[in-house]
Amino acid sequence: MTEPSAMPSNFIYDAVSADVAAGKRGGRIQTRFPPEPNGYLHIGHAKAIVVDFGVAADFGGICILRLDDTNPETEDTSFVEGIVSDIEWLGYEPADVRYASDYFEQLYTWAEWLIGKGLAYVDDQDGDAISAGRGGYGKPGVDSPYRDRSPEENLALFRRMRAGEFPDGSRVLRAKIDMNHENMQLRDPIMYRIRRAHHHRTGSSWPIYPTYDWAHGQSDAIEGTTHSLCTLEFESHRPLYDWFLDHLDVEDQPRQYEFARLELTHTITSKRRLASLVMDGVVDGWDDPRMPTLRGLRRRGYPPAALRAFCREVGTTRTNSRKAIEELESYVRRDLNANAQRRMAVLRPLKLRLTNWPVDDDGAPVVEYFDITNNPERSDDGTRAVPFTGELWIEQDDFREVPPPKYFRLSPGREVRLRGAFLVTATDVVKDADGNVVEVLATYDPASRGGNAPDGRKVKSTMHWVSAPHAEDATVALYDRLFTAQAPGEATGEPLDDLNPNSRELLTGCKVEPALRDATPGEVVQFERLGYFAADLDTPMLFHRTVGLRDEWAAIQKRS
RNA sequence: AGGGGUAUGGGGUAAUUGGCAGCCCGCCGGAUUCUGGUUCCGUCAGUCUAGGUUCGAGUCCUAGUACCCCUGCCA
Repeated sequence: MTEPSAMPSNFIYDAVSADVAAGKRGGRIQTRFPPEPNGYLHIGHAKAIVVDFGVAADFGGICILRLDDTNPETEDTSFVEGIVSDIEWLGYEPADVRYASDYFEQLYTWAEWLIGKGLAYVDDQDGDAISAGRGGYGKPGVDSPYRDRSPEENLALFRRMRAGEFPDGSRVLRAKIDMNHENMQLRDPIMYRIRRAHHHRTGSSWPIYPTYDWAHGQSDAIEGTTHSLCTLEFESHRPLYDWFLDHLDVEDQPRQYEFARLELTHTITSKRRLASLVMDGVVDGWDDPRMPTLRGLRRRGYPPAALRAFCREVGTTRTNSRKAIEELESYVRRDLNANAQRRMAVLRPLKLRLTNWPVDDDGAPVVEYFDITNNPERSDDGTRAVPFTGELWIEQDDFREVPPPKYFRLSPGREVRLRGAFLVTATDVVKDADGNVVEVLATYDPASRGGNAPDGRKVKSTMHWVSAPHAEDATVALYDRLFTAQAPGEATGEPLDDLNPNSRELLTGCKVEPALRDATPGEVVQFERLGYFAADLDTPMLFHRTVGLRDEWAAIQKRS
């Protein structure tokens, strides 16, 4: 699928362009994507990835993947591996993979230096006291009783913190800025906390860990980041970001720019909530096709190019907004319509018997093979031979004994086309004891081989079918936007009981054409007239519905 | 309460920096079609409010309104 080639127009591109035009740093551009390895990437991260990598690529720069692993308790190498592979799947290759933990030593050295300059101090207060001392919005904070310790005392204490001489949580290192600052972020923010936790990379070598604020900007600077792009909630941290860099005398400081997160209707993008869905067993795992995680979407069969195009189209603004999930699906359909091969499958089978179908010399029904186009959008995609006999499966929805208005499909006396094969006319039905139609009887027009009548008469419907003796049984998973909340706007709410309880319907006994037996895991095909389905990665003959087709008949039904 | 942000059709996003409000999705209508898909054509519909400056305001000024973010030893 083609992606927009025009350079996006927004404040970030303006800023970068201006820097390039001014010859700043010789025009060198570098960005970074800095996830914390405490979960898997989701659709919201896709936007950040597209922005970070996209800006770098558009200006001939590079983008680094940095794992912001400063909080060991929740982090793990399995998440690191997942993040790396998800980024690759999305179609991006980091210029380098770094970790904030690579910089722990440098960060520590810088912290000592700030202490020496009287710009940081060790605070012995507990969390509650620190919080209370910070004051409130419109209310000044109060200085910590330990705020005026000498640099020498602070240095000694800080070294003992590092040496592991104090219990967890007993002391912190704080930047000495301004306890009356109107921006709470500047009221002596915490730089280090004591935490004897096992870190997935540094093990137990550090009893103290830097906070996000202390680690982030400095990591950017160490890596040579020129433009540090992040989401809007970090806006109030920018003055602090700059304060640290200013006081460390870093040359060519990186600059932080914030843009709005991607929010989607019906979609949960809170990592905490997604994690609880996994923990509570609501879904099968992080890669459950109902999850808005990148691995969930991959399993569901969303093409990465569609995700990229969608994110580009969303753009980067500073306006909080919620995008309709339908628009994402429209990008998915656009990609798949152009690229996915077509196959025939019957989800809810109904027997169709052709009463005038011939038998061979041995009395067995004749089998014919029709070459059917794999993708009408792509002539280079060839055809496949599909077996046809007088005993077929059709969709229950495709037959009505009493057709409603505007119903174009099969009903007694009406002629329709079986795609690529023959025109058939329903003649009668067979019912069970309860009066349900269990079989439709029809005649075919032998002169309409290939699907067209020699006399040129038209039919209003072309239906899909599967030859009953040749059909394979399959299971199909239908999703009702399930990884999601039921109503727009509820996705970020706290309770989990607004989740759609019927988010997945498993249909067994579906009939699919023989060619599907060889479906490649992960491959997405269009089930003719039904939608796009991805072959499951692990279970043969299980298909996940990626997205449906636009269904005019459904719309007509809804209206009437 | 204090500080920082953001407001453009139903949703999202542009507007050469004061000069014809454009694009994508959607809706509705029509054409084509061996998928009620796709494609094509057309229609509907917008500058948060109230003032002001100006020949001219989405853009500048004043005053409001609404929403988002900030008082983790999370990121």
